[in-house]
Amino acid sequence: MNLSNVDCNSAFILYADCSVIYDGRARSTLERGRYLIIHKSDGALLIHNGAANQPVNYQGSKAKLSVDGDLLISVRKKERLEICVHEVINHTSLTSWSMSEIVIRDTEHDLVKKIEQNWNDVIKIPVGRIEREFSTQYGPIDLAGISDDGTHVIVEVKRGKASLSHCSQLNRYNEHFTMKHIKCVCILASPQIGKNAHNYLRSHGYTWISVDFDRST
Amino acid sequence: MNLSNVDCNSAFILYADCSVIYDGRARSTLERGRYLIIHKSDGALLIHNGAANQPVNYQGSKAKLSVDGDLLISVRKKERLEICVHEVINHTSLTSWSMSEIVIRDTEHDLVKKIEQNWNDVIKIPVGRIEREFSTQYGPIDLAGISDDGTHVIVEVKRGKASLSHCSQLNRYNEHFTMKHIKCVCILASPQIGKNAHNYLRSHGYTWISVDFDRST
DNA sequence: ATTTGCATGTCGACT
DNA sequence: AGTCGACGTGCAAAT
Repeated sequence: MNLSNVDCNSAFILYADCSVIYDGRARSTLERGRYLIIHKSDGALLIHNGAANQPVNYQGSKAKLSVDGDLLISVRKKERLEICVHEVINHTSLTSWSMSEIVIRDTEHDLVKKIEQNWNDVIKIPVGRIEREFSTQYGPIDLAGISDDGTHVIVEVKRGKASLSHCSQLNRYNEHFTMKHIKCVCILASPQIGKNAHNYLRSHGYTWISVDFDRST
Repeated sequence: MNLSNVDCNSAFILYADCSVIYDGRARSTLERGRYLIIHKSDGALLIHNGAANQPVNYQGSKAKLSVDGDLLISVRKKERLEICVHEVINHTSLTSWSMSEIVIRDTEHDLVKKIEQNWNDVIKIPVGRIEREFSTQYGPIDLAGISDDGTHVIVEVKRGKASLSHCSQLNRYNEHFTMKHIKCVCILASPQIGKNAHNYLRSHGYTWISVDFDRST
């Protein structure tokens, strides 16, 4: 049982005694041992050790796989990954592998819609109209309420716990309005927020509003 | 061939016709099809479809796996994942699975050390002393050179291409010094930088310096 | 146990 | 191809 049975264009898994070297965005070596190698028909290549979620080595889709003696070589743009296979313990070809994706609910987008529809209850600042994905020089803002006097109430929404980097994002948006001499109220809305993040908001005069999904159904 | 052979405490892969539901940080369903199920002895569970790098569904380590009829159930804190297995196509137990991690070089940390050691050549602003992981209210700065007159030359280092969010990070650090009325020169050092990011830096009076690893060896 | 920021992040959407 | 932000991000290190 060796690599001559491997079809580089189709999907398979290989449980093998092997070692790996990688050169690309960084450089790495993986010492010899038993690892699970997964190859998908789109070129994606994953090398898993026996713990944790993440692969120890990998190549993204559109990588090209080839066999050279006891070497499996995967090349993608400027990235090169070489697996030296000492012994194949299991080699299974995966036929009719489904490409389906999960259908997901309770996303950030859902939360944005919920806030938009319950603006007065949640934000508590009446506005003339509400825009989603409000465009600025520094990227789109999730929600912007525009009152008749021109004041913009901008809301950045996070589906999980908000942290400092999300506050910075809000700050960037605020700069956009400061630059244009437009009055602007900044709000971060999320189910949770980190302590430092909350302090940052307060020190800048921004507001955090607690929001969450309806988890009943 | 059914789930009665499955050992919930050890590592195995299962290629199966199945469907998945998840409830936890969000909620999702995965329609029936053939997927690759990977279970590791630390409890990690991965469900891969036939494309791309990421699993369609997963549970992190320390999840507890159990079998109930044709259901594989993985529970972790407030997260629950159920796989309804219609048919097992392949079931392989993975013995002596290595836990080794990759040894990596050319990380951000390496780049920080290189800049520190070649400060005058790279940064070109002489300083009295250099501190790594310079602590501020808004997080630690990769490198801070402190000149005798008190001016701080702060350097945020990125190992890849710098983008807007990294500039915001630099801006946050700058606010720390502005607040304390300390003169401060802000530098972003990276092998590459995005166009918008570069514009942002310029408009704030910050500087980008191109740095890279020695890729000779 | 919680918080923070890095990552060979990956991935999708848009220019 | 490049840029940007979301993610059930995962993950380790610091607090």
